[in-house]
Amino acid sequence: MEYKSLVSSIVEHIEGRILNGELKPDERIRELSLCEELGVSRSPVREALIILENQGFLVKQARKGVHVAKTTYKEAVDTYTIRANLESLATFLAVKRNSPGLLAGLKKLNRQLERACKAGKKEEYYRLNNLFHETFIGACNNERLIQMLSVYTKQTARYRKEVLYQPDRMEESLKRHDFLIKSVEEGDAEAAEKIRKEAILTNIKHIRHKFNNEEESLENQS
Amino acid sequence: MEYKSLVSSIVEHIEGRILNGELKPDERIRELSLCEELGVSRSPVREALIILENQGFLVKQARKGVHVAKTTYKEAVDTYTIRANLESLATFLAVKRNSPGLLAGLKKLNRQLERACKAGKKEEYYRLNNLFHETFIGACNNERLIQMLSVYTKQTARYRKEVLYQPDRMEESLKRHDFLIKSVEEGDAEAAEKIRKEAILTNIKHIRHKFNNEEESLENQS
DNA sequence: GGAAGACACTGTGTATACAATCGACAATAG
DNA sequence: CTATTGTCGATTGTATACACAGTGTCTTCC
Repeated sequence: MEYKSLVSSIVEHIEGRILNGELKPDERIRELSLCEELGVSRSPVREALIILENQGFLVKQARKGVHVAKTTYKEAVDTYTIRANLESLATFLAVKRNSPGLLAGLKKLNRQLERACKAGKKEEYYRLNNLFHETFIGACNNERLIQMLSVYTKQTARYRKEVLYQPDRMEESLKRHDFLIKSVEEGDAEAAEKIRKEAILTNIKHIRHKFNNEEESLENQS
Repeated sequence: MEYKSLVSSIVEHIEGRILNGELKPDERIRELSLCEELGVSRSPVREALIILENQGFLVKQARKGVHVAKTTYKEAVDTYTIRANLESLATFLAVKRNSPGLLAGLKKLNRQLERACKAGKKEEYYRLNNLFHETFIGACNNERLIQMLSVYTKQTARYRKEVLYQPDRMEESLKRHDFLIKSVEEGDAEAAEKIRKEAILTNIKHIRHKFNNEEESLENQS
């Protein structure tokens, strides 16, 4: 029987509220308010807040309180840059390793994705697409990397709300999946790494218009 | 006047004891023992332990306690693999950015490193070498990346104790520094990225003999 | 003599209480 | 009228107290 700690429940709860926009960037979070809402005491709440700070969702200032991390264009670029490199690394390792069943699993998911695309089911496509890349990442055999990516995928999710997964973008995405699968078949880890990195970095351009009010002349990123 | 929280002091204290070997891999840590030793209560200790768990120094099991993270060969490879990619990314970004003063600072440090190398001062070389790479990383203009690297540099430091910085290795290191500086002068970010990545991955080979008792047939890493 | 169950002890999970600090507002002095 | 300082309220930082799970040992029964 697995023990589900109160702290991790609180972490997931707050994470969810940040991702679904209920808690807005830079919004202040008061410990006591959270305690009342959740019906728990301050200890687990504080511990959850520390975890979320370490993951980059929150910012704590001593004696001043906790705020939801701001979402500036620079933060988006920085976060996507890191994720792009970590995830392309995971992709590289996964292809190199080529664990049994990986290829079959990816192909099956891709067939489901094709159906979702044709039917125009955006929600479904979004869900399956995540699963596709999770499967890929999970095959890299580097637990730390998997752990970091689960955090960074959520981090970038803050930015891509309602931006991606328009019909045309789904087709682009499918094409890349085909290339990725081909790379696995051919054992071409470098190719897969490159495809994945570029796919993620492309997203930066797509979310750029959300930050029109900020200056946009940040330097190039890898 | 800046407020230095008790929690961060405790974090640094434990981190230090892990890095200097006083706390050994897999050793159990009892909260109450720590509280007595440090003369503080459980609240800040627990919060510090959570932070150290997130950073990968400790492993917590619900209702079972806290242990220092094990140092297996696989963990070493995994950790170095991640660090190599993150740090080469930071190097790439730093060269691309080429902030004013970077080149001069690196050159100055390298001259000091040459002196330390000639004099055979390993401790001094170690210290300056860290400073050299910190300077490089600090110039990448990606706060999250800098933050992650400070953690991962410490993580890998657990493995390289007394292994690196023999005289011959210092000279190899210096050669690479020259190449890096040349890359900055020429603005060749790709070259710098590659040099740095290979330098870090080379370290894996050097620590390998510490894990002779484990099987060594792990797959290739990037 | 060995195995199983109960009980006690150790240590973590959670809750509450106390202390220190920050920000805001008001009162007083210039 | 403005600026500075002091006091009060609110919120976080730290300490302590209580509850419960897990482990080990001792006893008892087979």
